Amino acid sequence: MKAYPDKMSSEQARAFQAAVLNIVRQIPRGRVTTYGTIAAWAGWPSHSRMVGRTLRYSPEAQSLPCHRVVNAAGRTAPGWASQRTMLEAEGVRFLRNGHVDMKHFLWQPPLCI
DNA sequence: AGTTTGACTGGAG
DNA sequence: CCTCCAGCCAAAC
Repeated sequence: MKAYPDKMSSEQARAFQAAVLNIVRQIPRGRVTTYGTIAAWAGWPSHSRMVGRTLRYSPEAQSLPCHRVVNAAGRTAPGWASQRTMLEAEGVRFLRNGHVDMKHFLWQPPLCI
């Protein structure tokens, strides 16, 4: 019995990345979710940074609505100015501090599939 | 094999 | 509200 998760094998990493992409695919238009939420749903709660890497570097991510992923504070990705424009175009509103209004637009995947 | 690098996070100041 | 920091962890050096 393992008290805590082992480090990811390369096979687990592939599965994780596939899971991340599938979750991103399900984010509804006009809503956002966070890196940490996606990591947890993919089964590796401490791997939020890997979610970011997957979306940034995985070729498949390009055809997904990855602009709907923001950090836990509602901040958009560094160096991706058009992310905010794309979100606003589908109705997501931002607060005066430049963060997404998470209270109204955060989406959480369903508990049971 | 050791170090650095992030599309991260939560907490402290 | 902001910046800084420690902890995080696979990947790239």
